[in-house]
Amino acid sequence: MTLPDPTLSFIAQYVPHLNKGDAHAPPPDREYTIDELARATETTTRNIRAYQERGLLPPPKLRGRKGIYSNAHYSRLRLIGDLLERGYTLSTIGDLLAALEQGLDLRNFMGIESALTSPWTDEEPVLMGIDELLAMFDNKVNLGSIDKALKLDLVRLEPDGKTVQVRSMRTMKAGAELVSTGIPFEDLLEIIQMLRGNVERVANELVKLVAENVLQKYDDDDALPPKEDLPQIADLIWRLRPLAEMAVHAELARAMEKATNHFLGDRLEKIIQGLETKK
DNA sequence: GTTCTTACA
DNA sequence: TGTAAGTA
Repeated sequence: MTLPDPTLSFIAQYVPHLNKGDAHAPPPDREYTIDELARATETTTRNIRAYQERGLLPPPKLRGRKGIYSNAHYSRLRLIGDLLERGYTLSTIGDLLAALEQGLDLRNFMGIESALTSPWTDEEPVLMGIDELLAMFDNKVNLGSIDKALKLDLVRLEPDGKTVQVRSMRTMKAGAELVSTGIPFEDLLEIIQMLRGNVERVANELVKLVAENVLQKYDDDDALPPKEDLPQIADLIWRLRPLAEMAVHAELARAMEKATNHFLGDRLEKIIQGLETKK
């Protein structure tokens, strides 16, 4: 299972603030009538209005009765169009855009809000006996799997050797559900391992994005931000987390759907072939 | 002639 | 999402 390009870096090229002086061609900076905009972005006026109604596109300035659109509208329409091509639904795109805007708005609080460094997950680790954990999985896991789970840092062994720290009870419960439907625990661990690599990639992109963006404030050549600002940067990244979650959810949902279709497609093909050979 | 709104398919 | 009618 592989996830497509990290959505965040993909999105970044369409977000003017995050795309200063970079490689991607900037949209022509001018005014558009709705008709010109539709042609420039390869949509229709009907769609532009529909996106407005759904809140995916900000309303234009009004000159008399005419709407005057800007390059900001151009960028967003391109983003929407590409996202659509990638198989996102309009409502998913809406969620993503909302998260994006919310995240960017948070910059306005920078420098005002002080911040404490936060933990990277809002779930409290839960302590439970190894026997309890095994019971959760209906005793369908062997010790080897537990060893793997330890290596993946899904659980941590306590000093007493009899209890473990479950880092995310939500994950664990979801896993137990799946195991109860007959999916081997081992396979789940493998999937988690693969997922983790990809998710970390997305997280890195996000942090990089924020870092580059925030660091610009301290003027290009000087290397590091003042140490006293680091907590604020950490806080900003923490607050931007919903954006990352949206991106991961969206990509995962897409990958799942694709994988499901492939899987079902293969099965159908085999069934059809089976029928044909029986003729 | 263009833009907008509304409504319908 | 396209199309049509009625406006400004």
